[in-house]
Amino acid sequence: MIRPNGNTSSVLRKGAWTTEEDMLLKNYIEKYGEGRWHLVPLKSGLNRCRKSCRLRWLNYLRPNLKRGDFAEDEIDLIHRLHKLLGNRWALIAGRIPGRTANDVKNYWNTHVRSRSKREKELNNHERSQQPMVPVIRPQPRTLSKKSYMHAHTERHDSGNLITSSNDSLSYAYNISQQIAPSPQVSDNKNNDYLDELFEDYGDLNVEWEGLRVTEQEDGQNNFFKFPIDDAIWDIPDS
DNA sequence: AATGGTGCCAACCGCATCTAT
DNA sequence: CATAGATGCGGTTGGCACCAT
Repeated sequence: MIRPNGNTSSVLRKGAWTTEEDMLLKNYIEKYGEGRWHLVPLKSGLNRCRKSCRLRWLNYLRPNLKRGDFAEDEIDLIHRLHKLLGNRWALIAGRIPGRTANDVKNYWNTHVRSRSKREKELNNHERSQQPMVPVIRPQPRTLSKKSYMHAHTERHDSGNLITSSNDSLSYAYNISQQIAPSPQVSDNKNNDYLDELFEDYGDLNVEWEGLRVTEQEDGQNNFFKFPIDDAIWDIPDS
């Protein structure tokens, strides 16, 4: 079989990249730019699939990538964004210059997830002694682009976005749900949205479990607790 | 020195979504 | 509108390095 790059090997290479392969990929990107990954194996001389090429570039070869341990402020940001966004690694990484989604995900899985698992086990007995508190989770819901814009506009026009506990809850839910239902196109839009969000409110800290929303404005922490009946997500449909 | 356990991270895989036709 | 191909994402795995026994 003749490969697109002229290589007669019938199997695409897998596994660790060599420095020669890195050079080929770098040269290709310098010449043709990022994107159109399906053309990379064709034009670069690499015997790799397009996905492998893309990943290698994004996670390792791309300029201005940071290596090494995460700084304290980066860790803090990861924790806050994870509370807000969940496992949306690409979105979280987008807020941390020089870090990739893979970096953030690896950090979370090795440092945070394993630690919280241990802590959970340790606290199991303690928690079992406490009274049960109903936990409400947002129901999965797909929002149309129209509803996204509507909710966005309405809240900005009001000039006073968080006026009641119920508002806070739906506000936080809106944020969570409106983050990129379609990752490819919507992420830019939602990144803009997040930009505005952080500019407007600085620090926003959301914890779903137990229905707590903590706002930190002017150094004041407001703490809300919601009765179960108030947990109605009021998002306009269209 | 040999072996086993663990953590870390680069890379792969499957799937969802977008885009072009 | 339907479909195929391209792209990007999150979950998972494989392999290496390091440490303890």
